[in-house]
Amino acid sequence: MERAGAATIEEVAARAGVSRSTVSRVLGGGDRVSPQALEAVRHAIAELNYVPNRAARSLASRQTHAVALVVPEDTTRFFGDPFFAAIVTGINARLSRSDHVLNLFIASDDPGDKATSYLTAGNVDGALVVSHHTSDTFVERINQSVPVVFGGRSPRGREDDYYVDVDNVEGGRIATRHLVERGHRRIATIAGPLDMPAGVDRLRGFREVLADAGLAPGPVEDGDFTADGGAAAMRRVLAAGDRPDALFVASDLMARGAIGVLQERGLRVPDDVAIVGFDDSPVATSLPPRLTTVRQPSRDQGEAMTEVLLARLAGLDPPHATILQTELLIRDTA
Amino acid sequence: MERAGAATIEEVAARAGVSRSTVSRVLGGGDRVSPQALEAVRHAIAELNYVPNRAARSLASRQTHAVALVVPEDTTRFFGDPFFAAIVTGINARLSRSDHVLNLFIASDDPGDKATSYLTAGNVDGALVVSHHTSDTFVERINQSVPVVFGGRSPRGREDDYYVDVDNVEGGRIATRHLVERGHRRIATIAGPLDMPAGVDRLRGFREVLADAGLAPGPVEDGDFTADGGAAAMRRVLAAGDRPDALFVASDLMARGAIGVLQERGLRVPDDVAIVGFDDSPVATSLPPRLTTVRQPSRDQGEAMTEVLLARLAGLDPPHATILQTELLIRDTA
DNA sequence: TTGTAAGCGTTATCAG
DNA sequence: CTGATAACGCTTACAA
Repeated sequence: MERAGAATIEEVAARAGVSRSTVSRVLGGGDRVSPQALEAVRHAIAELNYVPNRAARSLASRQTHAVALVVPEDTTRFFGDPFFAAIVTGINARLSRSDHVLNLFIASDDPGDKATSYLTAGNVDGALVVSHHTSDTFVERINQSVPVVFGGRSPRGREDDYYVDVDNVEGGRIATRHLVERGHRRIATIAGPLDMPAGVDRLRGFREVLADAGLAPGPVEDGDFTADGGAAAMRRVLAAGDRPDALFVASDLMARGAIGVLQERGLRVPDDVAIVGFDDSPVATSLPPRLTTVRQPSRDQGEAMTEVLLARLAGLDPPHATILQTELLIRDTA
Repeated sequence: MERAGAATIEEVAARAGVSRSTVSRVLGGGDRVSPQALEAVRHAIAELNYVPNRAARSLASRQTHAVALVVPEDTTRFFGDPFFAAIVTGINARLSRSDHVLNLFIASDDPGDKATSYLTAGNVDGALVVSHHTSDTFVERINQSVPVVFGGRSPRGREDDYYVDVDNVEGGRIATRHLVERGHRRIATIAGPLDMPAGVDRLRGFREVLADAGLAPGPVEDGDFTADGGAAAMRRVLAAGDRPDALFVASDLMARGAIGVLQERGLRVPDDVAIVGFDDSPVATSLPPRLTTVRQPSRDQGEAMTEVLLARLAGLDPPHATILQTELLIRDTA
């Protein structure tokens, strides 16, 4: 039955005994259509198994009903970090209640800027951007041509940008405060990339609490949010001498890498070195020791970003900034 | 400069002093166009920063220049298994050399069959399907409405299907043979899902080698290709009594889960129980012990699948079956 | 080699 | 509430 050449609106109209326009109205929400017509059209649509042609619709309405998710990372990191899985899940959840579809752009996979021109050429109604670095200039170009919502405070802190972020500064604070309250005094940190707002903000929270407590911060090394990066940073911290008795590590993946190094050196966690991670991603609990960590609601973040974008597309005026709260989860490592 | 309303072909034509058709021809490859016209058009395109409107193009040409990747799994597994990362990387690599874009459908996220109707409605030129289970009936519907290429031998083994697979039977054989040659005699296996060709085939290779060696297979438990599933299967194997001295585990992720259980029980790998995994995914080497495993070229598989699909779309006649070879990588666990 | 003109399937405008 | 009719931007015979 389902032929390759699907039914057209014309056929539906004929079948229902109405005009194209009426069918189109039904498609658009069924407003301003008589009950009988509506019924007839719905019936015809069902019988013919009709699905509107997206290209035609988009050409006429000047809307694509597609939104892009732009990730300025390489595929390895995109798939390697559960953070993205959570974000995508949230986006999908909200999108499945709309009639928009998702186009995925793992930007670094695309040397020729194909993604950028695709987006600026109006092939999507809007874009969601996560994990952006200050050095990602193409993001700015995208931001100028289609509505975008950032996951994370916008790179340059522009007033008119839209973003959904978690309270990273406070997250850094509660992690560090926990360590201080446990009596640790030589507290180091493995920070996120300092060209990313999340990296900067978590570090800031860390520093604030230490300053308030009158403690000098231990070594500060930055990783790249990967397990390997965390391991390397841990080695540098250890090499700096005067071993810390606790660490705030700005992501669970990095914390895993760091713990691996500690264990190699025969150091016990948390007895010799306590660790607080960040994310509460699956790796926090997938193997022992279970990470004490700061939970950030990434799935909600994805959903909220999509909500804001959809609102903008609908012509509404959502808040420019949405901040989600974090929470300390005390488990085995601190 | 880059206004929201981008330049149209009409404007390019005017600028270049030619007709729409000529511009269109240049877009289509520049054949049958005089050198001067070609030059003029290219110039105009560059000046105007023109990018063709995809909706219009697709409406007129009845091609979408989009291909779908359909994954009948949930987001968690999609992001949790590095296999998919490799597949997507391969697909992207091939696609970036074409003018097609990728639409991602993580099918189980979409309860209302939105994905299926999207695809059957002709919104993509073709589809790539990986990780399909025999129970996934919607795959059949998709297969009937657009050209598809399967990653993995097609579910029902239909002659006219197109697929790119690795030689899973042989993979199972070389893994098991290695164990036999090392002198192990009580060899069990944690198989993949038996409703998936990859699961079935690897198990078959395992059984063949054992039969040839005159050995009785130890317990056969199936996991679901996840670390947790592997752990659960390992517990069942152990509970079955008569502890095996070696295991062939049909995926690295499951092997990790299994090793975790073994370690909990104070069993040493490979001394007490040897393990051969399958995939050579990043988790094989990300932490000790480094897995002895069967490497499957997943990135190449993604690339080859795309190649075949693109060939079909171009009207060529690529081979129905493409088989990629596997290879044993001997490391720490067997 | 080039231009003309007829669609492609929808939506949007505007009378009725 | 409904139906013509004109776009939307591009490809593609067909003619020149």
